[in-house]
Amino acid sequence: MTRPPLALDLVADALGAGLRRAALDLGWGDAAAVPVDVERPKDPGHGDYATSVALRLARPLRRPPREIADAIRARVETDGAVAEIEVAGAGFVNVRLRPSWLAAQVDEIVEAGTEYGRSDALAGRRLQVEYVSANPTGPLTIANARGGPLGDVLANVLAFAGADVTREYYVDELGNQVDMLGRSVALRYRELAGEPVTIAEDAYPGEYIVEIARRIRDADGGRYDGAPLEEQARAFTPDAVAWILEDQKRTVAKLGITFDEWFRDRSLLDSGYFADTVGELRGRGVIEDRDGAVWLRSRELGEDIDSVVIRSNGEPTYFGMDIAYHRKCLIDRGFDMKIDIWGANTHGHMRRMRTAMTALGLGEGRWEVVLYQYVRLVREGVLMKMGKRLGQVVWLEDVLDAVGPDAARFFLLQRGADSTLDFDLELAVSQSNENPVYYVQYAHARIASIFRTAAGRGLDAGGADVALLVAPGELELVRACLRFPELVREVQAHRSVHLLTGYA
RNA sequence: GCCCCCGUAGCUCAGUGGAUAGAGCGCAGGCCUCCGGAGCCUGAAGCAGGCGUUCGAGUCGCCUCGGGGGUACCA
Repeated sequence: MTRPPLALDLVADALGAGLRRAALDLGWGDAAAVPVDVERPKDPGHGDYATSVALRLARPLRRPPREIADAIRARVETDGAVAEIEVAGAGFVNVRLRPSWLAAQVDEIVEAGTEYGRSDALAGRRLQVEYVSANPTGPLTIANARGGPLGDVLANVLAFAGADVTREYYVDELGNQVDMLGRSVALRYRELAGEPVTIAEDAYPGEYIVEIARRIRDADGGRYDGAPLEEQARAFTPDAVAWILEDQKRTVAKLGITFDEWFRDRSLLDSGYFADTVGELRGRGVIEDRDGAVWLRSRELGEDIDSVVIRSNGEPTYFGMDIAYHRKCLIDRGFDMKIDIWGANTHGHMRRMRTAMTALGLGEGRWEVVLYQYVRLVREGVLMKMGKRLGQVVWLEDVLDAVGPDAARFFLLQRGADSTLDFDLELAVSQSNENPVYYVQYAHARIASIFRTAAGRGLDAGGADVALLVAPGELELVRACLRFPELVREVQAHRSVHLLTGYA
């Protein structure tokens, strides 16, 4: 299917051609090589699109910007989409689209349907978006929910540009946190046997731990009674992790998210890939053995301190595993690029990872992180402090049951990843104009109603005479539609998925 | 101490170095027997502060102030 070019590109092409002709006629030489960046002026009085290229060229050409702008304007062909060109202000070249061309776009948009905005800009590219990736130590919380819609929608948008996208969840089932999960379950297992236990301060406190312990107990009939805690913990961990993963899968599904791959970090260890990666780093001369541990010589690579890759007890660190995991994705699994959606608390880890990736020659262009700031919950107008330590945990599933997946996704996508997001529970369920979700849903309902009414009168989009669309309001609506593919491109370029909710 | 994010209208937030900084809500005033009054129009109101870079700064750099988060042989 051939897709009609974007208005933005038509304008850029027309202006670029004008610039090249001017450069040729007037002997500007290299000036023709500069890209003509086109933007939508803030003030609609300045036309549909504008370029400031003349202002930029003023210095190298040593001519007044308006003279340059005039020279370009005189050489731009005004046909098709471009109706008129004017030079304004300090030397802006403003472009107005032809109303009849605008009206004709309605046919293109109707023809494209839900494919409108799709492109093949990223065709042939294999991308992985990794998101959520919460530890399998408990159900998902509102805190680790934000990466869900961010990653899922980014994946959607990249796929919309033709990329082959894999949605991935990294399951970190090794290390101290999961060990603690096993011990926490073991303690509850003992408690259910009627043993007097004191729940360790750093144990996981949630009710789900008790439930897991009960299930295990029901299944094994108390076979591990009397065994040492560490043995119980080891025995219970796989079941506990499996139970939690199922819970997490169910919860993300409620959020409308399915992953292509749940990658278990254990596989990196079992296959020897982790050891292989450390060998690779060693071969590149960035590894040092010290105090019985294996270190990445981060300091020589620009960091403040070195970082441990293998602890002195022989176990890999999370950092070390993540290096191996990223190498696995980019070298062995064949992804052209890996995009990680990570929470703000990982920024230290991200820095160390960047150093490690650079050492492996997997830096710029191969790996990228979208770091998102925290989610805070607002309940009855009051900000809640959250944290497992505080015992103030808000489970994502409870929020989803309360507000529904659409509102949850929309709310989590309303802010740029860089901004802290305050999630107002009452607002999300309120049926008022103050609730953006409700407002958008209402607009959708009204539009659907228009189509129902039209159908009732025997009308559909086929055979419409778009030449009748001449009123300013009608053309404004077409312009708003033309904005969509531009927005999609912008989101693809800057990973700024929150712009979509604003547009809606 | 060092590092990261943020500070824009009364509120919640947009704003790829460009022209007179936008949206929604709220507020004030007006309108509306045709698609859902959960509507439409108009209006008041703002870049935390300072110094730089630039033809041009909300945007880039430095400093100050304020808020949030990091800174383990945790993950």
